[in-house]
Amino acid sequence: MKISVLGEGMHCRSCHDCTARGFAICAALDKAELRELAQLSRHVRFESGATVFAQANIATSFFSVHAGTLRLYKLLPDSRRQIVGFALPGDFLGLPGLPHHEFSADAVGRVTLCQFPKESFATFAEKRPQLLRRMVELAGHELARAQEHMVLLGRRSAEEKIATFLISWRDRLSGIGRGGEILPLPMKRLDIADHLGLTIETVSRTFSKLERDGVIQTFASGVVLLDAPRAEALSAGVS
Amino acid sequence: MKISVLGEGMHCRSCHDCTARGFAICAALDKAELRELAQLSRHVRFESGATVFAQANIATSFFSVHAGTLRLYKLLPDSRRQIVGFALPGDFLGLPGLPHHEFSADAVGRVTLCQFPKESFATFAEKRPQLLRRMVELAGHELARAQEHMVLLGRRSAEEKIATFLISWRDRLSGIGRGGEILPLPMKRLDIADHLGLTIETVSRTFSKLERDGVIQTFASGVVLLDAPRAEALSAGVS
DNA sequence: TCCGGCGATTGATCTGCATCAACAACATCT
DNA sequence: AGATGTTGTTGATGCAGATCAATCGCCGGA
Repeated sequence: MKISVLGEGMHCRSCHDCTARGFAICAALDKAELRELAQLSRHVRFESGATVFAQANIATSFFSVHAGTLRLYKLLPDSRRQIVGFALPGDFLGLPGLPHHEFSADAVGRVTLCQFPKESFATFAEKRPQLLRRMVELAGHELARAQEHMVLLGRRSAEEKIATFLISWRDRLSGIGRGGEILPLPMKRLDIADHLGLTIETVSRTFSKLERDGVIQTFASGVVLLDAPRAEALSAGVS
Repeated sequence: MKISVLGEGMHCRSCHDCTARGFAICAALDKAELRELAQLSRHVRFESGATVFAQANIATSFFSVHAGTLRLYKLLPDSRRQIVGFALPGDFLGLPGLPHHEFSADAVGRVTLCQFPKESFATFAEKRPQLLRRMVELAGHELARAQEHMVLLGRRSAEEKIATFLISWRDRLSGIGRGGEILPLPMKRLDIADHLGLTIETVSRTFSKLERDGVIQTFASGVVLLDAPRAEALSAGVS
């Protein structure tokens, strides 16, 4: 894997017509505040596979995803990997109150982010209950997702895991206005495996099975849910 | 299982000498605020096994754990269960921004809680950045724990799961001043199994193995870590 | 056009944990 | 003391998914 970190800075033209605004923390701010926050931030871009930050490093910035997908993962010393989630436009990366990064993040395909220096962001947020409330809210959603994922990892079969992943990925995308007939899967099989607590082989076999059963149709860049109700039933844990 | 819900109210004598203060959200408040918050809250008690709230019900209150242990869990329709965590004194239950409870909570042994009506707590918090920051912080810690648990569920062996559970339980207890030679385990084997994504039999066998290997010694009410370094190594994922 | 590498798929076999089953250790009630 | 329920332990067996291994399709570079 190439680890070409090239976070090249360029000033945010305007947060005004930002496509991720509305989902992001920025939604909690008025125009004046938005302009002030833009002063603190800079836009950065990462190419496919590049590492944005690494687990256990000291966190000096927060990020808000502008475009693209990131994989967030933790490694064990023997290199077993668990992908704890994928970040999409609007997601906030970084936890106030924890000095180190709790996980590593790298780009799945090209990614652009808003970067905020931790210090100045904290001072900015300190006096703005609206923003803080929004952050509590986002953290809450994140936590709920994490708990749902624990159920998946601890108590579901391979087939249920894949079905659940597809359904929740579809729902997340449509939540940010990216719904569509074909469900894009920018991440590789290995990423899916490490997200669901499986191996690549099992992921592949399960995709094949779902395709044989007429639940999905696979393409190079994603899948189509031919039988969404069936997938939803598997995801719900029925049958 | 008996579901005897008897949350009997009684007014909080004083938050001043509360044993959970210092860990809880209350730590962010000064004396005057503390008194004001106490006005909103009431103390409630639940007997062993009682349900404090149930998944998918509308959340009308927040809680702060005062004493005892709770199990927080999600159920699948076919009654598979995943315990997403155990709550201890100082833990905050409830997520602003989500109308329903995301999981069920019931008492492991006798439990006492501070209960806050959601509405009035929200109004109280709205103007207090300190409190909001504390909540972001708590949510962040919770999220970090959840992510660590995903690694456990997705990528660790039964033996590593048990060792990791014991170590992190020990650390949580000592974090709230409950450290000691003997590590109390108020929850049952089935709870541990449903927390770690295992069956009771595997939990029992693994405890037996760790005891045979001289890593732990089991008692009715808990375990002693005879060889903590060995347990920590298993937990770290080495060996 | 051929070659090499990467990702995905498929097959054969192995194994860690689940499942099924019996029993032991206690506590509570009659 | 005996009956009954609850929790935990241990053994025998089965299976879902891991592991090992081969092959295929595709893309980019020589």
